Amino acid sequence: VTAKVKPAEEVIDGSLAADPRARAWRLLFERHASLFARLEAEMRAEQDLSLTWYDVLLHLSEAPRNRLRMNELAEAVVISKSGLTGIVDRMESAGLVAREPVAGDRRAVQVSLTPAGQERFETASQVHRRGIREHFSDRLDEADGEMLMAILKKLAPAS
Amino acid sequence: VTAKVKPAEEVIDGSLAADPRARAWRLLFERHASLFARLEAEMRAEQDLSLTWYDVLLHLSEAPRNRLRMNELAEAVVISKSGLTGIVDRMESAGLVAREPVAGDRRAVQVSLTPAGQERFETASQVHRRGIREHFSDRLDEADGEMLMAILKKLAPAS
DNA sequence: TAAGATTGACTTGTCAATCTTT
DNA sequence: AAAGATTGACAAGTCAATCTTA
Repeated sequence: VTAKVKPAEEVIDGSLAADPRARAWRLLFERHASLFARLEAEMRAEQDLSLTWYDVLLHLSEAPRNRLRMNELAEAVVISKSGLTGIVDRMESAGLVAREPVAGDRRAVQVSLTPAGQERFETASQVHRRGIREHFSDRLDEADGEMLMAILKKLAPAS
Repeated sequence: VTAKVKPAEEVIDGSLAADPRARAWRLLFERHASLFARLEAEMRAEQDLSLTWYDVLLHLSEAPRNRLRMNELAEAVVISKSGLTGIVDRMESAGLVAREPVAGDRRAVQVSLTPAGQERFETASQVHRRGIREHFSDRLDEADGEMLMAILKKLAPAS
């Protein structure tokens, strides 16, 4: 598993840094990138997991019998089906998940959380929550949180 | 050049969706992902450029003689040097940039914007600005912009 | 024919090792 | 030795094509 830290920055504006609302956009990007990089770095350092792997564990741990079909899992994690095939390959090698046949349908494959995966997720989730608290929640007061939510909601992808 | 749309979503919380400030964090991620995906999709559809390629063009177009060394460019775009090598390879094939030797130092390579790259950037930058206006700026009023900036500033990566 | 999943070709990114020039 | 860049081996993502089962 690799280690990575990738701020997005620049990509954002286009030297239109003059307009105040455009600057807000840029700031949004920078903060997001820095937060994401930090959470990912911590997760890797302490649990040797990428956030994608963590997300897979998260969704499996919330699923009915800790099992999901490739299809469902791909949708939950928001990744292409073929991309997921590779991820699951490696996570299976790492002993975190297992592939199993599905009773009624011989086309389908179920991915299940192994005990090791279960356990790894539990500690990982504490790392993640702590990260969010430290780098985000703790820096905002109640009012900030409310305002931020309200503003972000206006940016709904609806269009 | 490929087409891609990748919301990050989920990855963010960890079923801690209860806490209001944690939800703000999640929303920040979702909005960022959706905005980024949209800008990238539009740039690809209308100019056949990824935002990374756009960013390369942007930095070259702002550089002194429209030239930067690989080193400097890699830093500006926030990408690894070796990653940039590949990007420049493909952008060179596409005729957008060119590699040139550097006068004083035979180790170094300069990347320059070709006329085609110049031209492509100019239209691309209009696409980009329009996207930011449409999907972001236009949805917020002055006060929102100010508030958002103020809140985001509290999340400074300083630590 | 459709659905479920995998494979193959490709872009993009990382790091460690390498090569050339200072 | 150190700096500038490239190379090679991987991980992660995309899409289009393929294979098997329904």
